[in-house]
Amino acid sequence: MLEFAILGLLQQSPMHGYELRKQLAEVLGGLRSISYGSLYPALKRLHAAGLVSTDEPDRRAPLPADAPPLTGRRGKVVYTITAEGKERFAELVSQAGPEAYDDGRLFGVHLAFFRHTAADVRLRILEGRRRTVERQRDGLRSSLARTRERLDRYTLELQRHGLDSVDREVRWLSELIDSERRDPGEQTGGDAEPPSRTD
Amino acid sequence: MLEFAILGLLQQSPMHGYELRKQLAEVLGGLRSISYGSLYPALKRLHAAGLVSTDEPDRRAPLPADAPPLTGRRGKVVYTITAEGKERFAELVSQAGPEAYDDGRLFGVHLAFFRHTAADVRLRILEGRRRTVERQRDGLRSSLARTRERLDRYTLELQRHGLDSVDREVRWLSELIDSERRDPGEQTGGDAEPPSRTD
DNA sequence: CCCCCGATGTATCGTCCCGATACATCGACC
DNA sequence: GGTCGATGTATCGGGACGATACATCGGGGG
Repeated sequence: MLEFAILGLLQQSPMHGYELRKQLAEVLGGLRSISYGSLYPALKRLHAAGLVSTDEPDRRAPLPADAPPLTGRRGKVVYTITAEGKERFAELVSQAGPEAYDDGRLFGVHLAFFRHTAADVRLRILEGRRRTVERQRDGLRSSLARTRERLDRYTLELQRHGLDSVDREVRWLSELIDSERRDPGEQTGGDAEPPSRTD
Repeated sequence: MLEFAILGLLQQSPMHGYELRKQLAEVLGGLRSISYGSLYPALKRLHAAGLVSTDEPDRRAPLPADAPPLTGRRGKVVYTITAEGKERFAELVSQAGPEAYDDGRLFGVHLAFFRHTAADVRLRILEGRRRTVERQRDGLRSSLARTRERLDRYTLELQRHGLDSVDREVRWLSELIDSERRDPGEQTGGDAEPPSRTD
């Protein structure tokens, strides 16, 4: 999941880990902001797999105890997506199976990069997600109906709020699907639109 | 977190791992249903810490070849909370610091066992949670305002939906808080009250 | 002028949790 | 008599997290 998101961001422009993290937090919805403990290992995996390349100025030379000051140490590492990485991203972006929508986080990443996704795949992912969430909702609903009597006020409220949330998600997805069906053509998988990356 | 939830459930009655899991899924809100890969290690930790005791009928005895039928093989393990475990649970239940509300899952567990929690602690946890979520909401809001122009329709929708969710959570919490303030006395931290589970 | 502080930045460690999987028993239905 | 689904215990590898350490840099105050 993290790999997917990282590749998607690097698709737009090379970045440091630090900025990657900020962008990730922004794109992924503010919540679930990704920690360094996940980020750097993920970058390491991607690098080992040859999907990103690193541009490291000076690779933290040993330095016994001689030169004390030595400004500019601790090389900032810039990560760039490779051709292989772009291939892999294209693969991931066209995944329309359960792995694309069963996990909410992964679905979020897919959605965040929908502009790189073909229209029919978009539709299938949205519908798959809706089915998944609908099942969740139904399960929750019947569980709530079954146990309504036995639960205390707080547990009940928790469940009610949870049910309300999934219910709203279903409606939200339905709106997205409708709008997608109404107007399928906009900004398909063309991507690669580098001109105005001014920020 | 899992430890907390397990202790809470075992407080009511001893249970197998299997049933523990089902109850957990039910109480925790249907979503986030806890896997065996978490459950059994957690039980092992609890057992090692002396917070639960196991009642294993026949610990998979060698059994030469004598008694063939021997119903109940593959010892079903019944877990029972110990006195120490109850102490620990009481401790956890009275935690009103950031650890009780910064993590949504942990907050959910706290809420699920609010009937074992003193009224003032309940209020403090609810208010803490609200502040946390409000901060999240404000961050999301300003981030959205800042980047509204640069984002595509899908990312925008994702953020809008996310913002809507946290916003609703804040309102939900506010209602709980109001109701708690209006009527603080019901079912305080007395717990251990098997007769009138009428709530 | 210097020092400290907060933002930027890289990296690891231990721990928790998850999905997948294997194994085992039981009752029920066909 | 056979298989299927529910009940049940358990482990494995891996992903993600929080905490933490370390390092650089700009700017503002003593």
